[in-house]
Order: sequence, then structure tokens, then C-alpha cells
Amino acid sequence: MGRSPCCSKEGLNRGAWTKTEDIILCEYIRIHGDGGWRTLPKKAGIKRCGKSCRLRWLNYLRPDIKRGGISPDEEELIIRLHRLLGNRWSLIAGRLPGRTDNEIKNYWNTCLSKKLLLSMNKSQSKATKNVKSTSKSSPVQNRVFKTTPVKVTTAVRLSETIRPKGSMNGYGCSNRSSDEAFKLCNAKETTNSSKSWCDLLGNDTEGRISTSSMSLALERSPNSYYFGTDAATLADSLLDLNELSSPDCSLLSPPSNCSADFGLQDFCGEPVTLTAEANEFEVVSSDQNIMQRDNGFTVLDDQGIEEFYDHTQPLDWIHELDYIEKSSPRALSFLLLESEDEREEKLGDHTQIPDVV
DNA sequence: AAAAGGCACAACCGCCGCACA
DNA sequence: ATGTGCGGCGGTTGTGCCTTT
Repeated sequence: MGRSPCCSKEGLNRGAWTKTEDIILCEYIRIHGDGGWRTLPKKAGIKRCGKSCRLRWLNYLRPDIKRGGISPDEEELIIRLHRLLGNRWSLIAGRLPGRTDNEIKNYWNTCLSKKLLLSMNKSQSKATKNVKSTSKSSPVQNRVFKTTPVKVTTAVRLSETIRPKGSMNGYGCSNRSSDEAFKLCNAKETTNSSKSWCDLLGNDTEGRISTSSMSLALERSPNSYYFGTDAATLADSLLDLNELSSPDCSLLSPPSNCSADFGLQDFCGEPVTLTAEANEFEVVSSDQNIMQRDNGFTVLDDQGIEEFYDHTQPLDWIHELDYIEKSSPRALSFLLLESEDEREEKLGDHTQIPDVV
């Protein structure tokens, strides 16, 4: 036997919502707040299924919704996020303020999928023509990233990803997080005590990580809640590492191989070689009072970063994706997964870093 | 002018995970 | 530990408008 339907369909309106229904729903939610969808129709006097009310509110009536006119920037962002996340419309929508999953899904199905198919065909036929001159595949093909995450490198890779993000949105968080992730790795070699790990970060009375930098980031980034999520994600991953019994540090890639991930070339203008020494890590990760990016955001001192930070809009994701894709697409795709469970689910072999396809 | 086809998007459906009793 | 209800999600369908034939 299947589940019972969410409500009796008898006597309920179906199809397009009328203006009156919209007004009643809005008014009810204005007074009582949203939620309790199953009982809402009866209480509000709407002849609709609760789910239908929820959908109507979330997708069309909410005051913070942007309708139509998807900009080229947004379009690019959707394409790139879709490449990383697949049909995870709600996740994608979460990175586009004011847009709903339904709208993005519709836009994808009606416009973007065709557009992409067309451009793919174009570039493929171009590539076929040039097949003798080069053995490389087309740029479009090259830009398909595998989204397999890697467990063991969670803390460090997340911090690597946060670093470029933080350099745009809040240097405090990025520096602090990276720095401390490194410290943690090194601390792990000498002790398994979770207390010492937390001590490195600072923790509140309940033992939860609460670095001043994370608070700073959250406080200063009202337009980019995702940034806050990053900090939270990092905190979670660090807490998780406390629980791991395997010698994580030994499984990390040799630091000298990680310099590209760290993006230090971009930040400092010259290649940096890291060693496994704790001191080296700290020196490198704290040497960020001058940062440079190759996407138009130039050298900034502390004050400059702060100023920039205040003007950073969520759509700067595009630049962040530019940077991150170049440096560590695996980390990004991992980071974009919402929950720790979801990452667990995708783990596979913890000890190997899969190649980017 | 009318029918057919295409398109955009709102709405619906069924499944799933989580919380809670 | 288990069953149930709720909310959320992604796939699909329905519908109205526009364009083409």
C-alpha cells in the first residue's frame, strides 16, 4: 500500500491560482507566518492542497523573489553550477539570490540545455575539423569536472577552497581558517586530543568551534550567506577530523604538490613551494596581507580588502568559480555538497584523489 | 484567418528523508 | 525500534501565448 495522499483532492481548486487566492494566502502568511502547510489551507480558507500553497508561496509570492530577466551573469553562473552539481536545482538556486529552483529548472530545460547543446555541437565540429592539428579535446569537453569528493583531505581542501573565496569576501575568515587548518594537520601528528584541536581554533562553552574570523565573516557578509555556510562547513569538517582515528596527515598530498591548490601563485605573484614543516605552512598561510587576483581584483591591503568586501555581491561567485576551477575543482564540487552525510555517501576510496576529467 | 507546432512557465505528482510520537 | 506526517525536491504535465505554415 502506498502512502495516503497529502490531502483529499475532492472539492479543491486546481490549475492556475487566482488573484484572490494569492491575496488570501499572502495575508495569512503575513499574519501567521509560513509553515504548517497541511493545515494552512483550511485555516486560511483556501480551497487548495497544502503542497500547492507551499509551492505558490515559495516560487511566486514570497516578497524577496526576482522574476524573469535572467542576466547573462546569472546564466553563466547557472551553467557552471550545473556542470558541478548536475540537476540539483535547489542547490543551484541557493547560489542565486531571489531565484527559485523551479525557475532555474524551467530556464535550464527551455533555454540553456538547447543553447549548450548547440554550442557543444559547434565546438565538436570545429574540433573534428582541427583533429589533425591537435590531439587535445575541445575546451568545452575539458571543462567537465568530476564531482567525486575526497574525504581525507576534507579540512585542508576546504580551507584551500575557502581561501580564494575569503580573499574576496573577507580576509579574516580565509586567513584564519587556512592557517588553522594547517595547524590542525600538524597538531594531529603530535596529538589525538580533540581538546587541543579545539584550543587551536577557540571554542565556545559548548565546545563548538567559534573563531572570531568566522563570526567576522558572517557579520560582514549579509549578501553572501553562502560564505557563512563555508565557514560552517569548515568548522564541521574540522570537528569531524577530531573524530577520525586514521593518521590523516600522512594521507594528505605532499605539500609541494599542493601549491597550485593553495593558489599561492595567484596571490603572491610567484610559485611557492611548501614543505611538510609546520613553520613553513604557517609562514605561507599567514603571508596574505597582500593578495592579487587575476580576474580584475587587484592588489589590496587590509583596508582595501575590507572595502572590497563590503561591496562584494553574491554574483561574484562567477569570479570565484573562475579561480577555484583553475585551482581545485574537486574541492569546489565537494564543498558545494550540502551535508556531511552526502559527502559520506560519495566517498569511495578515501586515500586516492581522483583525477579531474 | 485558422490550424498546427513550438515555447515558456506554472502547477502537479510521487518519492524521499527527517522529526517526532 | 517503528510508523506516520510533513516538508522538500526533481521530474513531468498542463496550459496559454506566440509564431509559422
